[in-house]
Amino acid sequence: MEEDPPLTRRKLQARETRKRILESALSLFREKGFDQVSIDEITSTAGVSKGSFYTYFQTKSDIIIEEFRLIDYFYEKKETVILRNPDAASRLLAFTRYQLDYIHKHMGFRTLSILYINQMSTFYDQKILSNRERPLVNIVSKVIAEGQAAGQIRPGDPVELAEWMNRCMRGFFLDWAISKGALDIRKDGMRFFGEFVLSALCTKQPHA
Amino acid sequence: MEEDPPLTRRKLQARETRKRILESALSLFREKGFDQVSIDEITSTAGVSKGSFYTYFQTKSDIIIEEFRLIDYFYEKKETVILRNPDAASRLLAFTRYQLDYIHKHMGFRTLSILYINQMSTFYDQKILSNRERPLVNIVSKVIAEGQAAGQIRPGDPVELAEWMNRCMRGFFLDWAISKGALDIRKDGMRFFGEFVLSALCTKQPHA
DNA sequence: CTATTTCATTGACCAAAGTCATTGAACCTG
DNA sequence: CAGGTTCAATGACTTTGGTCAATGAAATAG
Repeated sequence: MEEDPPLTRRKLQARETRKRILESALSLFREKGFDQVSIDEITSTAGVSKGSFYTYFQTKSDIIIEEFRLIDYFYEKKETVILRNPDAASRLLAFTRYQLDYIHKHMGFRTLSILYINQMSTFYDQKILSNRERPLVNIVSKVIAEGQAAGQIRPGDPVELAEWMNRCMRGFFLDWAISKGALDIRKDGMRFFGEFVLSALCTKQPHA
Repeated sequence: MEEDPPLTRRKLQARETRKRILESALSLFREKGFDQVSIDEITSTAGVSKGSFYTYFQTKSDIIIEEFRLIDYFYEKKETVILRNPDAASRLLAFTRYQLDYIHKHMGFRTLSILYINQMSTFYDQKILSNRERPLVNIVSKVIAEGQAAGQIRPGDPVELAEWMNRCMRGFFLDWAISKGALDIRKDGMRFFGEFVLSALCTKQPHA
């Protein structure tokens, strides 16, 4: 996975510079909010020039992307707990609850907005969302595949079904971001998933 | 609906100014693309000052919002054709096909991106999307309600179900925007809707 | 050890979004 | 119609994101 790094003094210095920019930025964002922090402020706090910022990041919101990647570790960590549930439906419900809790606790709608805006604007993709390699897709498609074997989930390519499910949730997150957090991410999110999305996946309707 | 307008000469002049800005902007966007047009260019083409732009619009993308509203007329116009279909499922499929065709033909993913970005950024809402008064919701919830009466659609508040359905499609549009149009909006969109979203609405599973 | 190349770093510079005090014509009021 | 008020319109100004030619220390070659 990791390339062997010929760590010259220069490379070490570069890594350090990048780290200082990242940490100054995150600290300032937490303190004053994304929009209230300019790139000049970030770089002067970090003690580097403005040009250096652009050596390591394409744009201010790339910093947010960096943070966002952490959610994937969280998913991986939760996999075993999720699999402790007896059937596919309750596993997917558990997965979604963890997801909503994490986003509620560690991100907020403003961060999510920045993420989506970044992904729609940037052309040098960084395909963060909708990347089939993510745990988000792996875990869900695994649960779906097992559920199909047990006759609990409708037939179809598990990876495609996982993407469709996640896509629906992205629709919810988008609505949440547009509503400026007026939706209750956990309550409304669980209701949308449990009452609606899940029934597109299960062979037996919970309703009816 | 309409307030009686005391059309003084001043108001007429103001309306004219606004219209000139709008038309210059749209014409320039079509010619060169949204990102390639500056506000200075818009106002100098319109023959007004920069300050005037901000009298009538909050930001450049507000112009796009203005255009976007037209889709609601389109929906209204298509209502009767949609209702000619025999059952709820085929009505919703027809609705979605019209929607995808319209967006394919008249908008494109770049415009949609601008719309979503605008809606996530602006705070003086303009709740364009997820507004329960839109034909988008009216037509769909009407079809759903009738479908429920005929036993074709699962029980539940028709307006809520309509919002959930539209939310899923917004998830698709978001994915489409993020993929920079790599998804085939009509083929992939119909497949996602017909194979997945619709089965969350129907009492009888098309699959299984 | 010297010459040459690489590349992280710099900050002046540019472009464009967005602000706001000022202006004066149009509007109201008595 | 005179005096006062409103408000559309202005454009100079500020802010900020983003660029890029120049620099020089570190790496490498000879």
